[in-house]
Amino acid sequence: MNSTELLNWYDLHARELPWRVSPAARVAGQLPDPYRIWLSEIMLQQTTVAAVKAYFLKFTAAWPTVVDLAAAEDADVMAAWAGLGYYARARNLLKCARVIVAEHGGQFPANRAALQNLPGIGPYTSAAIAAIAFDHAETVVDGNVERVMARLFDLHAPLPQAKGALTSYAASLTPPARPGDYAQAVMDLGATICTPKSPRCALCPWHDICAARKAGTAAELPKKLPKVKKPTRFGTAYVARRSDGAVLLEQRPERGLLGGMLGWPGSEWRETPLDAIPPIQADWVEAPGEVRHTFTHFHLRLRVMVAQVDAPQTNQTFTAAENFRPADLPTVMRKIWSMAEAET
DNA sequence: TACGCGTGGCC
DNA sequence: TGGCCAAGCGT
Repeated sequence: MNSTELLNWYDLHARELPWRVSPAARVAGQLPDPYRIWLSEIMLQQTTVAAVKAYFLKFTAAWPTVVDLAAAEDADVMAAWAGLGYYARARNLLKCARVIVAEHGGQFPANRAALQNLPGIGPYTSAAIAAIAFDHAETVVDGNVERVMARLFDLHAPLPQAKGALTSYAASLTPPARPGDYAQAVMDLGATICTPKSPRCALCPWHDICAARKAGTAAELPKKLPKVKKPTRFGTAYVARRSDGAVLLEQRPERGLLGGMLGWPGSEWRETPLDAIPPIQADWVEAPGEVRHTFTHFHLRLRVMVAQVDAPQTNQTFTAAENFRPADLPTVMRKIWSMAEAET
């Protein structure tokens, strides 16, 4: 049984994580709170454990149950998520919590199909919740599992086309006993031993059965299609401040980049710079330097314009100083604020 | 199906 | 500095 070797390794080497029930406690019959597993899995989508930990603790302290979260103000949840990225996750998190309360009596459904109908829960997350929170024998396939399977079976077909084959391999190994621990074990293995670069094969519980290790190809798998080069876009951001500390912020549209988050007014971000139009008339001063930021699919360079605005600006809504926390902004907007602060 | 969607650490 | 990578999902 190949899964047994991995579970034995996991019993000794499982990482302690705020949302995890230890393998010893699980074997004794304890299962984790589905709400905490769901929350952690949403946060962990394309995001490292190191980045998630503090956010997970903040969220569970503020909203200990899904009922609490469902009752939260949208703006409070978006502010708490600020800095973690992929903000559609936060919008879907709230939608999902409210569906759980309105349509499922505040309880997460225990089967994968029902889970996958919920906002923000796709093939990976539905399997992860079913396996980890309910001990269903579902096959969890994330980036770690893809890498481990590609190496275990020495599969050289490139991702993403190879995903189907890798999923079949993973399913063939999923055991009927302790499927939740098994799912977490494969992911822990990928995160700590079977790493993307310099895999530590000597420490691997699957050392003896791994085809890529035998072939000497582990480090070059999985193959991936070459990525397209990121273009650079340019733009201008405006930071207007009143002497009472109020600032001119706006909420971005619900959809698209940084959707639903707070941000500074400014130009669109284009590969060919546009003439920027200030949000209000003022003596704008350009801060020295530029803000640089990289999103998933483009680099961004921003000019930052700063103005002190104390004449009445009747049709603009300023955010009062006591309601303005830079930590509530997405990272690129925090960078703009930092540059504006240094200027004044 | 392919693309849009954040951020921080590492090398 | 810049590319790669991380417990993917929605459209």
